[in-house]
Formats: sequence, C-alpha cells, structure tokens
Amino acid sequence: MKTIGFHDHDHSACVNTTLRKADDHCQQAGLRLTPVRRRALEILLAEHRALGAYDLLALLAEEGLGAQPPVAYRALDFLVKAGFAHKIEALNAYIACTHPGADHAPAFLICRTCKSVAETDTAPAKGRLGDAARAAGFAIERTVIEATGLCPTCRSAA
Amino acid sequence: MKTIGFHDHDHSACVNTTLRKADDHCQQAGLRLTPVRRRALEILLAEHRALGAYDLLALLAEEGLGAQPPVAYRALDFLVKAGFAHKIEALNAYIACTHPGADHAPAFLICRTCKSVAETDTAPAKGRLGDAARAAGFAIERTVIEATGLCPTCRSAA
DNA sequence: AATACAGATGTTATAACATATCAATACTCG
DNA sequence: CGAGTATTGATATGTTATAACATCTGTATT
Repeated sequence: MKTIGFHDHDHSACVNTTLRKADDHCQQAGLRLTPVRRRALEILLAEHRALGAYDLLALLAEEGLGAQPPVAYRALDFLVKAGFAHKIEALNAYIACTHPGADHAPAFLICRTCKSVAETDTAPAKGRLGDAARAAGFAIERTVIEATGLCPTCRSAA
Repeated sequence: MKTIGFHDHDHSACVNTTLRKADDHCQQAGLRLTPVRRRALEILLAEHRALGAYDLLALLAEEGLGAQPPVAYRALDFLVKAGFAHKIEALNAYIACTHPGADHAPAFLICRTCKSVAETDTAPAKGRLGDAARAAGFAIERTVIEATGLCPTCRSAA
C-alpha cells in the first residue's frame, strides 16, 4: 500500500521509464501504441495530474495530433483499457497510472484545492466491499474508490 | 452492513415514511423542504433507481415545477447536502438515500445491465482508505465508493 | 404596516463532457 | 496481392452542469 504523488521526483525519468514499459507491454499484448496514443500517455505522465479530455485534446491539437473530441476520447479509452491510465469519476478527468502492469484495484486521494491526485492500492477495501457484495449476491466487476480532501501541502497552507 | 435495494418491498410505505422523516429533519435543522425539493425527493424515492438530473427535470416539468436545468440541479444539491440523496459518480446520476439521517459513508453496488443501485455501508473500507490517507498525510473529507457489476437477478438471467 | 435582508426561484445562455456515424486509410495475415 | 480488421479523420449531435442576473417570498426588524 504505497502512496505516490505527493512528493517531488524526477519526472522525465519516470515518464521515460513508463513509456518504455508501455511500449513493451503493447508489443507483447499485440496492442498498437500509435503516435496519438503514445503522446497522450506521455502528456498524462508529464502533467502528473488529472486532465480533462478537452485539456488533453488542446495539447494534442497544438502538435497537430488531432483537433476533434473523438481523438482525445479514443486515446483515453485505449489507455484506460490497456491499464496505462485511469478515469477519476469524481472529476470527470483522466490520469496516468502510477504503477502500470500491476494487476490492481486503484484508489485515489484527490486534493480539492491543488487538484493533485495520488494513486494508492486498495485490495483491502475491495475485500470489504466484496463481503457486502457477496452477501447481496452481487458480482463486482469494477470498483471506483476516490477520496476527496486536503493533501499535506494544502493542509499546511491552511 | 445491511444491503438494501435488490429486494421487492412496499414502495409507497417507504416513500411516505422517508418523506415524513425529511420533513421532520428539515423542521429541526431550519431547512426548507420546498415543493420542488420535496417533490424531487419523492420522485427519487419512488423511482428507487439512479436518475439523471435531466430525467428528474423532465418529471418535474410535467408537473409545472420548473423547466430549466438549474431547477433540477438546485433541488439535487439541496437533497445531497441535506443527506437525503447521493450522487453516483460513475453514472452521473442521483439516487435517494436509503437510510437518511444516519451519519454514514455510503458505498454503492451498481448493476450494469438493469441499472439498479443498492446502497451499503462501508465504514470498514473507509477505515482502510483512511490508513493509506494517514500514511500520506492526506485529510479525507468525502469518499466515493462504487462497485459496478451484476446484480443477483441479472446474474441469473445471464 | 413599511423596510430590509436572506434564501429560493425563474430564465437565458453557455460551458464542459461525451458519443454516434460514416468515410478514408493503414496494418496484418492468409 | 486481397480480404478483413483496427485506426484515424471529420461532422454533427447528445448529455451533463453551471454562470449570471432578475425576481419573488418569507421573516425579522423598525
């Protein structure tokens, strides 16, 4: 249960490492990390925060990689399905996965003032929710676990 | 941890009971359960499923209780803030609370085929998520916990 | 009763998020 | 190569949500 996202770190390194991992994964899985998709992932990784589909679209458009909403949504759908990004439902926004490849049920800590988002692991929570689901005869396929509040930095500022 | 929502029951009774509770609560808290707000709550309770703001608006409009989006969103905001309804982030829809008044951190089981939604309690999950948050120095103010999958009925049908 | 205030509502317009559809192109596998 | 599938390009539209401002209503105060 490691929490990432509220600390400084070397972005360019983590971006490049993750991009290479994505390349490998797609290679092996027979998926195509096309220019738009790859650049979309690179942008999400570099921004290191939740971006709206239209925010991403604006950045892609600057580079001539597509100017219409479907371009952004298709790229995001691909990245989410491939496990390279997640949708933050509470924000209607998208963020790069901080530990792709791992088979995980992510949870998010969302700061309401600086909008930073940290991804944490929540297998235990899913287990508990799973108990409730089993009792009800409900078969869980996907979970959304998001906490809104104040990050350490914004807490100090307040 | 009782799960409600996947069983038949007497709607009109539970609607009326809950409406009366809402009347009382507003009385005591100095809130105004105005006609639009009360009718909105009644509709959510009677439908017993997640309604989009525009679905609710259409029903309200039929009765001359307002025809513009802000009417629905204001009523929903009031109900959510007062604890009589919840927003289901994964659906961008709203549902009446099944145990209002209780100080609770709700979780939802959402059937992807029949769209039914069951509310369950999740203090344990919040506790776990709370551990992760404490470790990160994050102060949780609100949690969104939603599971999508198949309800018992739709599982049998499949 | 008149005044002033806060909360609620009416109304218009627009912002923000997301998808349907169909044509064109590119990749890939027999 | 040629058939079939995946991806992209482009236009239009659908869906969800809020900004902004005018008006009304109830309550408290004078």
